[in-house]
Amino acid sequence: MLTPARDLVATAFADALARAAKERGWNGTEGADVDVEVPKSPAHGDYATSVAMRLAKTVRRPPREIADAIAAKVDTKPPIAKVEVAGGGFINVRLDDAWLREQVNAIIASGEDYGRSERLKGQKIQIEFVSANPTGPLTVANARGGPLGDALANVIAFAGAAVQREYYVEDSSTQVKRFGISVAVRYRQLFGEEIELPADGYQGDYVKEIAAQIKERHGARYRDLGLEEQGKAFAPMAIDWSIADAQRVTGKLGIRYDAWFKQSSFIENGYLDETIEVLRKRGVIAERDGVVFFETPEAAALRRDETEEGWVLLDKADDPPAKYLATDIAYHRLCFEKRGVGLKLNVWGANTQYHLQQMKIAMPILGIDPSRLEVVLYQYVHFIKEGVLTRIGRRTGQYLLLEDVLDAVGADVTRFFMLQRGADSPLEFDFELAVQQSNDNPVYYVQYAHARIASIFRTAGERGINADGADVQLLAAPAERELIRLVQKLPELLREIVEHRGVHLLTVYALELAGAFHGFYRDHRVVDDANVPLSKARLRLVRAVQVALRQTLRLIGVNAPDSM
RNA sequence: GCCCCCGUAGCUCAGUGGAUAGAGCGCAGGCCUCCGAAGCCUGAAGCAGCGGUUCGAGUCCGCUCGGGGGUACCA
Repeated sequence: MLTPARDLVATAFADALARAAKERGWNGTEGADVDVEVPKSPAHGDYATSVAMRLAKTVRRPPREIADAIAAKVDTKPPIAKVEVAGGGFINVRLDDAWLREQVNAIIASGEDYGRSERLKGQKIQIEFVSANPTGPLTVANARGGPLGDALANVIAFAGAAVQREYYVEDSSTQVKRFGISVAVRYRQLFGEEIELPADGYQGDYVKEIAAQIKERHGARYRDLGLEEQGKAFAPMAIDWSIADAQRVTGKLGIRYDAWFKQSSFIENGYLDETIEVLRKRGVIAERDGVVFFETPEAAALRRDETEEGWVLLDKADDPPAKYLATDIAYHRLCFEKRGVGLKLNVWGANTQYHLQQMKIAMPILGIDPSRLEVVLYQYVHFIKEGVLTRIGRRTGQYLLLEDVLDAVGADVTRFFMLQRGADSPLEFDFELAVQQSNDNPVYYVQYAHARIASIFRTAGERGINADGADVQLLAAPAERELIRLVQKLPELLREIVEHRGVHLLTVYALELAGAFHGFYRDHRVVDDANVPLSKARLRLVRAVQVALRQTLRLIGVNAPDSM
């Protein structure tokens, strides 16, 4: 496994600081945060630290003096070529060119493992994403969680964690009851009965489809039941239909879940009731008029006004008793206590932020460290189709199906588009742009770079040039150095994503790397019969770019085509 | 009212508390006898406002204004 250059530099700085501190008798520098950043301006070298400025107060010396003292102690041997103090006390480092070029060979040698680490080794992390209500087909409203969760899972797994991809199926909710009733109404209509959907029913045509399937399979078998009974009978079939749809569509997106976990499973085996009992013992339950409330000072603090009574855990008046908040508390408890999940990372839509607060309050009461629950909240996607915003829920019957989008633009484009923005930012998905196979489409821009590299190797093969015995030290051009630095950045980026969950940075990086490559390509001939040694070296460089590009695309789940 | 997210170029958005804030689209102009022009190069243009913390703030804190979401029997 390659040690990222940044880590090597960080170690060098830390050592230098320790030696300088010892020599000068500085106190309080032991646990100092030796930050290493990449300066914006190339004039400031490859890496820099501002540790001298941070330490000025503790050490009670001017930053420049501290910086000079540390800089003098940094070993200027590969990978470090030059150390310089600049500005108000920055220590800048320039990497050794020969060492840097040699990295090209190291990167190619790590191949498929380039960027892999063991940072999260030994951790079991569950990533729950999409988890749409099983009351109909997946729509674009559910779409963002898929690429986000899957790419995050890829990156975290690549950092050594045991990852479990989880789809939580809430098959016992009030919505499911309404869904069953809606199917029953459509079923009755198929027999010519004059009956209208209830106001809270599901309007979508798929409900008719499900009813028709039931009629086809079971004929009039359910005709004589009452509407409620029919609803109960049809709900499981309707849920199966929804799960099958979700499996097919997420499959089209290239996502494979490890578990499709049903809410009903822990209701049936008594775990839910047991959890409620635990809450009761903890003294956070109050019961009034058949309604069971969850009451803690933290919950009370979030009340809207005095008239509100509290969070409803369950309501015995409903049939079956509706479980509401209780099911989710039990579900999370189950993951931590019974399923061995160390960290549960939920990728949820922005509308669940209140729900998140509830879980954060509930977990400690069950003796679970709330930091084991983390949520990536993503803002909504504004779907622009023919200039019109489409973001309408399923119940109304007007919606844009995720599958239709996938069929129209493909999984690659869908995934890339969904990952182009930070989860905190709303995302605009321009349908017309996504369909375009043109230079306006950033996915093709990146894929084109990869295809171009493949084409270079084809050309080289035709002319009988390969990279055997290449001398990478011939890669002396500034654009070549820049490319190597960019390729080298990937492992550092992956670490950042593991720490901050900003998985969208991979698309940003892919575009940056592709752009640098395109620029290099224009000005530097790779396959050149007149200069075979240089051609060999450049084939190596281009191969390293390909490794990084392919790796990046693989992690976000986008194909890296050899031609297009 | 309260809670969460956002406000950066004409538009859509990047930007782990560091030095001169970036990209794409759009606009203006240029580049294929030469490895893929789905490409490249040049140009104009920006941190909503006011305070605070800090050696240093687009980034952290507070308030104001503006936009999105939620507000607990949907989960």
